[in-house]
Amino acid sequence: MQVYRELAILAARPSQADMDRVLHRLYGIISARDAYSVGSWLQDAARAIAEAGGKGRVPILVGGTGLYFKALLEGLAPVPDIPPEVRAHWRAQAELLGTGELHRELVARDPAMAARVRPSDTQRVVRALEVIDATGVSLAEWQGANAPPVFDPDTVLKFVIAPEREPLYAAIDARFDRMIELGALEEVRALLALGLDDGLPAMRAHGVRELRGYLAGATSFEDAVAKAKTETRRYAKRQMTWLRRHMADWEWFPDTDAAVDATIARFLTP
RNA sequence: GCCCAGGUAGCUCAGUUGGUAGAGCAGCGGACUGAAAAUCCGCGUGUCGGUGGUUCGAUUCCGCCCCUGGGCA
Repeated sequence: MQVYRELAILAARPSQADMDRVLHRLYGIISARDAYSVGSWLQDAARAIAEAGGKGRVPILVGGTGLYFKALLEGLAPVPDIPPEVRAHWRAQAELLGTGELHRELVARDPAMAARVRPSDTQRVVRALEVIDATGVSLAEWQGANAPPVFDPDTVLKFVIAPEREPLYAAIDARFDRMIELGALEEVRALLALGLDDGLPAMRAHGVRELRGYLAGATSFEDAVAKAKTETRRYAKRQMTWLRRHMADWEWFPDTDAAVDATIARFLTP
């Protein structure tokens, strides 16, 4: 979400002051009109990492999206870009047919993927369909032949920052209040003025839908804020599930300060 | 002070003609390979306000007390 230009506040991008002090890359580089993806990010990140290395800099990758780190460290299936028409077609079919019918379509075209994707998981059913449709090869097969990671995973320090649940939720609530103070409502107004499709990723950033409801007079301000905070907490909970499963062997810290201290210590130690 | 209504899960409530209770939301656990701040799967977590009584058995019936809201004074 932090790549979308229009989402500075709601995506909690680094402040201008921070960006002035330290070189930041890939923040706010994409229009909310566009749909970014892990694949796009992997390319952009690989380039930024290579450039940093070329200048003798140490790149620090920060974020909360487990899948992106997984792609970076384990590689991604080399699926070619799917033509926009094909993607649009299957998304429209999903709306038209409903989840059950769409999955039956997948059973017919790609039984291997149909077997490992739940009929109710529309997003994955659509992805499987667009891949088999555009490439003629099952996504299962593509995923069996991962491209190598961008760099050797053993050369990086991997830190997880995972606060206790209670302070984490308190911080999330406080963070959203701060976003409001910074002008989140104006940001949503400006985003809505673009008249974008509701399905676009930027339109799904936490807080957008809720504040939009308030601006439209559908809910009270208090309800909108409470709902936005709840959505963010639920996301954090999902992140924790991912971290426990996929980043169990990383170094875990209860807060940012501890992680920063460890990072500094590591670079000062010969 | 009196009258009425109500105290059941974290919240809003349903329910039990007496056999220790269930919905929504919240919450918790899990899955995850190209829109991942997405998408999907699973799980009631409880001194039924307190205390006596009646009863084989009380959250349910009765008494008293406490609390909340409304009304009358």
